[in-house]
Amino acid sequence: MVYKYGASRGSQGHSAGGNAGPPAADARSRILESAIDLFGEHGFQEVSLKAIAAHAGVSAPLVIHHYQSKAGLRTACDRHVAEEFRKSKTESVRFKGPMPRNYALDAIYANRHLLKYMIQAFAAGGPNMDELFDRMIEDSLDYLAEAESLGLVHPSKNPRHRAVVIFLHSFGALMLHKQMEREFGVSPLDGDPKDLLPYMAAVLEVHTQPVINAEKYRELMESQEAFDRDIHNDVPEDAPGAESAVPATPQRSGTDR
Amino acid sequence: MVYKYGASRGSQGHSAGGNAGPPAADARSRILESAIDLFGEHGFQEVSLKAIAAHAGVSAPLVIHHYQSKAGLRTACDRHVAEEFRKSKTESVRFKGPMPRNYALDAIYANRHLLKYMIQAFAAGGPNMDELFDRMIEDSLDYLAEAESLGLVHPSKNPRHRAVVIFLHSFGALMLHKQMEREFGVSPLDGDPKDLLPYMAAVLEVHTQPVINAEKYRELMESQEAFDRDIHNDVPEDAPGAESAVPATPQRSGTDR
DNA sequence: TGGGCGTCTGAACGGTTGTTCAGTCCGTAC
DNA sequence: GTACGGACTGAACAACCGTTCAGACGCCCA
Repeated sequence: MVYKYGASRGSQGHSAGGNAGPPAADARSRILESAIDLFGEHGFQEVSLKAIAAHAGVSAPLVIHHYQSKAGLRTACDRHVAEEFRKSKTESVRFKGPMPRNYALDAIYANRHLLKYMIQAFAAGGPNMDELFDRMIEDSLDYLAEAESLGLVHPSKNPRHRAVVIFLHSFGALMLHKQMEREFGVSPLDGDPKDLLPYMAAVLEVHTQPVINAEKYRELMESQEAFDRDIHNDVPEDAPGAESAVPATPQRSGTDR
Repeated sequence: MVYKYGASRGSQGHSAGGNAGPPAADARSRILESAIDLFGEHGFQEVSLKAIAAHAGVSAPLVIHHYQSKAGLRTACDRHVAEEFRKSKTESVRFKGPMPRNYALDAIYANRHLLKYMIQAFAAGGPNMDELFDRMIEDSLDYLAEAESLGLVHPSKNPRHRAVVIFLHSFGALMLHKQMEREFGVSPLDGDPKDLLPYMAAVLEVHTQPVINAEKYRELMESQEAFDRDIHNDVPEDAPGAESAVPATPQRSGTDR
């Protein structure tokens, strides 16, 4: 189902002042915030310029007047979201003293409209958000390094790889927030952050105690190496680039699709 | 950018037989596979019926003739993907003896067109894939239980919660495969599975050795509880449901968006 | 031989999309 | 007072969308 018209603000005229909700700022920035909200909620293709204009209480050609095209509006959204993210980052850095509990959860909740937009943007791809993604990786690397200096986080053989993996895991789980809501009864992007504690407890367990027994895993790998050797013992040599010895699901295995 | 016309198979006529690629099956199933491929590659809204028809070498009305509507085609795709997933699952179960190394990686690669479709389907939401998601959770729970019985995986306080978290993390990271490709140089859904070993090594480290020092974490939580008490020591009682004491980014904090 | 039926097509339809156009309103500078 | 320029609008535009329609083709059964 395609999203058509949002709940218009009703301020259909030009200078309708004291309205509920956001302080009815400049029309240009109202358009931008409406676009971020609707894009984040429904995706880029699903939301029409007319829906954005109606949500901002203006006409569709005005959107073009200010942002030249729908693609221009989207890159403006990208830039604005990146800028907002940068601001909230520096605010959290300025926060001295012991962090309150669940600071991260509350920060997620307070910026959930930005996160929803990022989720849509990362899902849709496009090079506009790559720089933001890199910065987020760098930030989480910084956080992990600081936590490591406090002894809260263990050292890693490859800190950057670990930071990337943890970030991909965390943000990726956020992209599945609808399924997360079905499994845990609460979405990290709606609902009360307090209700997320069961989920956080499960994440904490995965991060505080190992899931895989490293010793057993190493034994298993060694026995499988021997198994692979046994399989290949009548073949003189592996042709380089040949497919692996695994008889994975055979259908479609040779096509280029 | 909207995807318009795929690389048509060239079999523009009706009975063009021996073509490269898939064995030019029934037109009806050719439409279904084209739809799964294109939907998975570009998303639902981005792909038009005409593009699917061109990719399958048929006309657009024939798609309607077989599947009634675009929505009908999508639910048919959902069902087909779920069925294919079920089949490949039972195949992997029938696989006896020691698993070859990187079995999971090769299985991902062999079924990457299905995975790409699932990613788009989960990102777009909709209730059609919920059942499949639940089954995947159940499957991973089974795998983890079996690995636990082998001593390969440590026990958990809440095995189901842990299985959900691990699955959300793994599949969520897959949804960010474009960013993953930028960070690790290889995508799990294209390219050679062998090149994924650096990524797998990082994941393995996160799963074999704890990231967070549980003892330090507990100390931190206790000190923060004391901190929270100090903050509230002049307030007689917390109003139930009131916002937390965290001064998270102030802008927009009161609105309903 | 003929009639029905499923497959499949080109042409066309109504609707929505992003965008353009001509023009109105309004605050500001001269 | 008037010319100007930006904000903003309704009407209109071409393009594309999913879908419908009428008909052509080939195959099976009588």
